[in-house]
Amino acid sequence: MGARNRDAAMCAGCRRSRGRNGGAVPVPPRFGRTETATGPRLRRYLFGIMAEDQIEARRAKRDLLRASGVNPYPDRWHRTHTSEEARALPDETREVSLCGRVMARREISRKLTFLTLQDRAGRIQVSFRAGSLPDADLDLMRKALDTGDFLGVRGAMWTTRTGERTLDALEVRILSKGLRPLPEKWSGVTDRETCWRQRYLDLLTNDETRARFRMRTALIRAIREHLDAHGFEEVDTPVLQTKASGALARPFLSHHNALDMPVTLRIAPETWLKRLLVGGYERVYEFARCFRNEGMDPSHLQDFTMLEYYAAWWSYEENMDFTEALVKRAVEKVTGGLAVTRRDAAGNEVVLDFSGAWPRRRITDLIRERTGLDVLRDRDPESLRAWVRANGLWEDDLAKVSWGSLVDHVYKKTVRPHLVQPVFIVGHPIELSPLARRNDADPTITDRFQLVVNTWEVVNAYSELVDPEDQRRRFEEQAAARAGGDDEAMPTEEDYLLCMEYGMPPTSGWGMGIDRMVTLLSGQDNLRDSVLFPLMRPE
RNA sequence: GGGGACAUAGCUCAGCCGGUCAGAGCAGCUGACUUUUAAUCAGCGGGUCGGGGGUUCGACUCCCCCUGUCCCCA
Repeated sequence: MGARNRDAAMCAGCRRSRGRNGGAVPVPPRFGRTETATGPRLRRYLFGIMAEDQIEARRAKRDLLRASGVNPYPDRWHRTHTSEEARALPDETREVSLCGRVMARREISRKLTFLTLQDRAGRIQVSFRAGSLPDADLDLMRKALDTGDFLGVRGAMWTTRTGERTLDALEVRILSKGLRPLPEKWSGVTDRETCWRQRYLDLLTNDETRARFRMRTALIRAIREHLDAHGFEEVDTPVLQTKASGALARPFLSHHNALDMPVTLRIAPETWLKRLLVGGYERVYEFARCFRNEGMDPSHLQDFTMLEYYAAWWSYEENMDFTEALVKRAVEKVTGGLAVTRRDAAGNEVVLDFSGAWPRRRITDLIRERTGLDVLRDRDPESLRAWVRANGLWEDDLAKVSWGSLVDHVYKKTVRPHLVQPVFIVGHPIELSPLARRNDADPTITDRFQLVVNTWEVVNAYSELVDPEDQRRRFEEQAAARAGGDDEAMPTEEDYLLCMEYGMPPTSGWGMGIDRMVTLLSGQDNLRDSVLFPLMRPE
């Protein structure tokens, strides 16, 4: 965070000028939204440009290096081993060359110093000893090396009498001089806001954070491998589009200057991937960055990663079987088992058990069990509105809300908060699923499933609607809802309808919130802990 | 949009019933020490307590507004 030490952070010449303009100081626009700044932003800005004793000390050390003929920012270092590989080498192994960041320094005397060096594989101890390292280097390191600096070391392995595998330096080189002190070595960065705004500090000092993001990478890799092994092809489709479709959500709006037309950021890759099925792809997937201009809370980000895949010839039921295998395999691969322990909002320990066959429950049955309400018996939106109003589940104006949205709302309010263990939700009313195939036996519901874990919707999938005329009618219904004020309803996409009219194979499509999955599997409760750089308001 | 909470040194945190309360550890600086590993020991610097306003003889502490963040609700 910024310097609390404002006066000390300013040069003497600036010190007297503070106080004019109510203490606000002009700040270049890139540091914020306005022309002047106060509070944390001011401190951070000043800290960024002004001398501060810790930074000043490091600059002096950098200058000392240069004065000694040493470039504090050399172009390369030849590494022979990582910390992990070096530790496995027998004592007396020579010509071991490592590099990494100095995380801790223990200067026992002028003739002996121990360092903790961190690289991508972990940490290893390095010793500077009189007799091994030339006296001039020993002295220069004592005067110019700080924690936080990148260091290259070449030497031989040995083991201290406390049993610590250590690289004894014969040659040492500062590879990059840091100017700011690292966060406290024991606790690291703990402030949540700092972890998000300055993720590099979080990664640098918190092992758990590094492990979490590596798990994210491993999860994506495991899923990709499983899909590739089953004949899926990975593609990329547009993020900029002229109509946001494929989901019920508000898009971000932008403007295309060259074409002078409004564009939106995609809310889902769905209709693009389905166009590919018309084009002959049979199994296709995309890890798709999507953007939804909606409320932000621990389980919703505006900018998120969704995996979607489409498989021709599959029904949603076959897809459920595939999903169960895919998720189990991925969970096992990244966690080593099928049980994930986490804490709920009340702090209680919850074990998510992915083993065994996951139940498949109709959404309408679950609503009835929870509330006694049979939403299928009475399709009149007015009576459902009355029930919702009577039960205090909605405070805003209900008049514009469609029957489908009401059912969805009732489910989210009364049922989903109780769904902790993995469960497939099926039998969604057709009004909720404008792109899903109508069920053959019951035309009021769709061939759709969702996977819910720990009250979070993780997967949403269905047998795709491939009948172009049915699709047109659904779009028309959505357009009517839109005209009635439901701004999440989908706009009609003529181009997509045209594509469908050429013929689309029977298909089951599927989408997973990758950020949510990572959050669940890592035992976190906020999606921003699973995204490297979550969007934050500028300070 | 409504409610609750947080913001003190570069980092991690104490303190506040308003009156030597500007504190500790780490980090930094100086010195000692050739097997430490949160090294140790001795000493020294560093903060107008997020910003602004108010109440008061006196505000880090109480009140209001603002900024940023979190949580809950809609």
